[in-house]
Amino acid sequence: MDVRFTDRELDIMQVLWERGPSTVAQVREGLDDALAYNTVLTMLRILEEKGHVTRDTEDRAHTYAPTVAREQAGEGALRRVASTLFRGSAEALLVKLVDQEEVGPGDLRRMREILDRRLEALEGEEEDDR
Amino acid sequence: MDVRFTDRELDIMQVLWERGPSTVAQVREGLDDALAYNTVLTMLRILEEKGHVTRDTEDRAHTYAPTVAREQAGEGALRRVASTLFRGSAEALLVKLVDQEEVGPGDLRRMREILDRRLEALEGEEEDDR
DNA sequence: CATTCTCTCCTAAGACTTTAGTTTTCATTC
DNA sequence: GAATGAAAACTAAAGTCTTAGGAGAGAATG
Repeated sequence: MDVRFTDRELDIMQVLWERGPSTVAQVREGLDDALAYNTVLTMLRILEEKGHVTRDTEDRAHTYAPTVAREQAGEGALRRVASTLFRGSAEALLVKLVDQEEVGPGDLRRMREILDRRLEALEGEEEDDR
Repeated sequence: MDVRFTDRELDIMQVLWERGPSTVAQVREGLDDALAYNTVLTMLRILEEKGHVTRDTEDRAHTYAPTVAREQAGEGALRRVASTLFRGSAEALLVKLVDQEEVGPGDLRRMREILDRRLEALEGEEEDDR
């Protein structure tokens, strides 16, 4: 259930998530690192073996597509990081998150909205319980 | 600069972060998995080699202590997850974070406070720039 | 028919993890 | 002080996973 990728696998998945179903050559183009055709092929074969991509053998150049959405992968990774490195504390994690340079005032305001909406949703649930 | 641990290394570091400087036997006790004494020893040696722990050889049973704070490790891991699985979007990450079961209303309110404080701090900076 | 592209099969180096076997260290007992 | 035994440390190796890519077969194209 808990999906997990190695570094290189993630590079490959990244391309598939961005570009959608692709052939080996297309994935290869989309990669930042210049890997041999065979290397990309091998990685895709492994990913297929693990069930993280499917292969369409219809055309001569087979087409690979992700079976896992980026969201699911992100969820798993986030959960792992949260529990192992932040003692399960969402707050501690948030502190680090907003510490990052790249997060500006606009981001923070949007994030606050997310929290507000989530709070409303939760309070709604509480009502239902009564 | 960017600290990174393997799964097992993380297990070991976890114990050191929780309990502080420890001997091999103490680390072993603190682990969830029952590993051989030698296994723990080897892992600690590797961690020392990589510079993630130091060793005090004063006493007969050497004492190992982390050189990296959990915070630093968390920072690196979070940055990696954010950039690879959330396209660098702190908001997208936050959405997943608050989706987790474990995050309740109290957590959300505290998180909102964190954002508010951070926003104030940033606005202060902007004033300074003028 | 030679070239090119793709696939399947195979090898291999390096990292990670685990443990068995051996040596060292030190406190205790004779 | 020598012998004993327990605990700790070191060495060496085996098994697995990750990553990279070569060799060769078969189809498509000029």
